[in-house]
Order: sequence, then structure tokens, then C-alpha cells
Amino acid sequence: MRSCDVCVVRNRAICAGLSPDELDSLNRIGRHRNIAAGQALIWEGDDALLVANVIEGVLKLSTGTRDGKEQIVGVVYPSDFIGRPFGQRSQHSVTALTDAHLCVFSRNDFDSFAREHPELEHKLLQRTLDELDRARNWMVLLGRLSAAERVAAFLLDMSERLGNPACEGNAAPHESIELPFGRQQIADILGLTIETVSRQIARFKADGIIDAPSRRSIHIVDRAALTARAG
Amino acid sequence: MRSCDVCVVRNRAICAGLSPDELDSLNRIGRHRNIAAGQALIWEGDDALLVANVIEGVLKLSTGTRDGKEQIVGVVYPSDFIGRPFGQRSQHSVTALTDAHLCVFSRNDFDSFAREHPELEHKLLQRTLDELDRARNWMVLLGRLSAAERVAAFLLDMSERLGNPACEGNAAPHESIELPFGRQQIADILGLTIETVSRQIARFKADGIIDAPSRRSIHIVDRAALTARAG
DNA sequence: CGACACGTTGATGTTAGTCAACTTTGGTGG
DNA sequence: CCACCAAAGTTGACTAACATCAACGTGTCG
Repeated sequence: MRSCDVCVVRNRAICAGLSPDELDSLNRIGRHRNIAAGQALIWEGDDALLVANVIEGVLKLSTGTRDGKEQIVGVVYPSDFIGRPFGQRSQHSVTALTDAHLCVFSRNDFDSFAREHPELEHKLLQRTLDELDRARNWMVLLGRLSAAERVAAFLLDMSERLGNPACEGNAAPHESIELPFGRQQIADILGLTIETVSRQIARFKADGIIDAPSRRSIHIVDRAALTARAG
Repeated sequence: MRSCDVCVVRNRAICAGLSPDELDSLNRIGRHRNIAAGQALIWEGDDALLVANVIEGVLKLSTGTRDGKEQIVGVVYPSDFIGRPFGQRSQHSVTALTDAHLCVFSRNDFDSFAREHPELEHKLLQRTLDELDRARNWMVLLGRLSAAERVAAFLLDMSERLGNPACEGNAAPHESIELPFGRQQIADILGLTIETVSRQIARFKADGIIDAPSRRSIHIVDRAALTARAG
């Protein structure tokens, strides 16, 4: 088992700022786990038995409707936190979109540890507040934007998020993005159908705003125009 | 100025569980403030200068789109917390829907106080996690449900929330609800237009599922049927 | 090389939005 | 107390946007 000492995301994850002693105790209650693309870690409605830190890979948080549609309510990247501490039920499924490597804790163990380490709870609070802001901004997109606006906003959001990769302090948005999503998943994030997403991307491409050299790669040619179309 | 000692929401707000001494220090940095229905407390994009506890009244959190539409991203009731601690910007406006009474803190003062009182940060974390779950569930509604499903889900949600009034331990949902919203605000919560909301309510009424004796009151006649239509 | 999943494109249908007229409600002042 | 008015809500006719259904590429992996 790898220890926190060598953890690649340790400086950005909630464990940042813990003392060597504390890191050691945390290390004792956590275990590493690999999870293959497409595999679920937590199912909607499950008892919330575990929480985790993402070390590598991308995962989605999603909920299904009674009639079989799906909505992705969150996407999780390396150093992000997964799960519902201090709660009984998980409200959504967690599924790996790529092969992923996690640092997993039993929720009970983690809860106790967190309660004894205010610094960690503080980090978790900041993260949760950020996620809440993000979720609320996404509610505006889902409630009020047109299909074209949603796709444009999505591409811009991705260029920011994927442009901040792992350990680098690189905060600049990237013009070239390699999406960890297929079309169906983009549709599930944006509350659209796969066909509508496809058509909007085709349109932006035809208008010379973006280029889409392969299924999952996007190049932003005219960021200003894309921003203008993002509502 | 009223002190925390007599605060009606003190047992349910984040201040619950603080020692008399702590409550006293908190009281010293907070001040009470009344705010009239329709008045804004915080504007979208503002520097996050203050946070508050709701003592009485209902407020909305909302964001506008470039083209003038509005999406309500949260509704806040007595004992709920308002504002963005540990952050520079407020991502959405806060506006009173009814006359409201708040306990307001400067964000800086509150941040410092919170960092020194892990118990309070823990309460805030739990609340924020709950709000995040709620926001994510709402994303499913906005992304995937039909107009009829949204209105039905909204009415059920309201019957639960308003059925848990102030100090009473009353957890049962109420069949009679007095909405703190007009039709436009319901539309802004559900990502619909006022006409669509009106038509759906008329339909439920015609189908004998609900009764709407006055503009802002709803009586749920057939909860099972309403649930069935909520997706 | 072929099969299958993934993606694109086109034709058509449905839902909710838009525009406009009309009705109800609740508050105000005569 | 009632009449009137503005604001809020309702209803109908029409339209636009997106979903649905269906056929047709394309790239990836055995």
C-alpha cells in the first residue's frame, strides 16, 4: 500500500496541511483502491459507507429518474473529495469515467478523524462551499440557458477545469481539451439529448468557433465568439 | 439589540451547541437587522462582506442571465444560514421574499470566529453538505423533468419544508401550504415560464389532485396522485 | 476485415415558450 | 364601505426549440 508521503495529490487534497503525525493516522484508516472506467463506487440510495479522495482519474456523480433518464450532478477530478460525510444516505451514484485511483476511507472512521481535526474539517468546508457555488451556477445553466448556450458554457468550463491539471500551478485555460466524456455523458451533464449536443457541436465547428479533430478532443479557435454564445 | 439568549431560532441555527460564553462573543460581533419584502441584502457579484442567520422570514438566492431571465438557486427559511464564508465573491443575490429578521455578521468577523470554534464550523459543514445534496437533487429536476413533473415535485417539496415550521418538532408534511412565492417566483425556481406554471396548477386542480383556494395557498387533495406525477 | 459502439444527420412530433387578450385579486382612497 | 386601479394571474392561439425516431457514417478492436 502506498502511503500519503508519496501521494501525488497530497498538496491539493484535503489532507494538505496535516502534520506528519496526523497524516500517519489518516494513512492508517485509509486504503488505496483502483477502479476501472465504467465501474460504480457508490450507488444512489446506498448507505453512505465510504468516502474517498481522488488520486487519479475522473468520476461522475449522477442520479437517475424514474423513467430511466440520467442527470450528471457533478464531475470529480484528482484531489477532489468523494462521498457524504456525516450523513446516512448517498443521494447519487459515483461512477468512474476513466480508470481511477482512489484513497478510500470508511465513513465512520473518516467522520471521527475529521471531528478531531478541525483543520481538515475546515478544508472540507471550503471545498463543499465551492461545490455548492458550482452546483448553483449549474442550476442557472439547466434552468435558463438554450441548448447552444449550454454547450458553449460547457466547453468553456471544461477548458478551465482541464486546463488546471494535477500538480502544476497552471491556472490558464487551455484551448485544446481532451474530454473524459462521450456525447451521451455531455448530454447527461447539460440536460439535453445526445443528438442536440452533436448538432450544436457541429454548428460551432461549421461556424469556425471550435475544431473537433477527434471524438473526444476539442480545440477552441475563437474563445471570444464561444463566450458570446455561452449566454 | 436583542441578544442570542432570546433568539427564537437559536436551537436550530448553527449557534446551537455553543457555550454561554461563546454565544456571548458571537452576540458581540453580530447585529440584528430587519429587511422588507422585496429588498435585496446581497447582490450577485458583490464582494462577500456579510453573512447572516435567518431569524424570521423567507429569502431567495438567485442569479440573472445576460438576457434578463432569472433562476432562483435556493430558498432560505428561519434558522438557515446566508452568505459565503471564506470566499471573496458572492455568486448570487439574496433577496427577501417576505419581511425578514436577520442576525447579521461581518464576514471577516464571522470567519475568524468560526475558525476558533470547530463546533460551529462543524455545524456549518453539515448544513452546507445538506444544501449541496438539495442543490444536486434540484439539478435533476431542472435537467430532466417535464413541466408537470417539476410543478408536482415543487408542491411536494413545499409541503415538506413548510410543514416543518419554526420551533415545533413537527416533521409531518402538511396538506395545506401557504406559499411565500408568487407565480413568477415559482417559475424562476422551476426553470419555467409563469404561463406554464399557471397551466400546470390549473390542470392539477381540474384533475382534483390539488385545490388552490387563493393565489398563494395550495391544498393537496390526493398526495399519491401528486407523487405519481412528480416523476 | 468485419462487427459493434459511438456519433452524425435528417424528417417529424411534442412540449413549453411567446404574444396577446382578458380576469381576478387585493390594496387605496374617496 | 365601496369603487377603482394596478399588479398578478389565467387562458387561448400560435411558434420555436428541442426531443424523438430512424437511417446512415466512422473509427476502433478483435
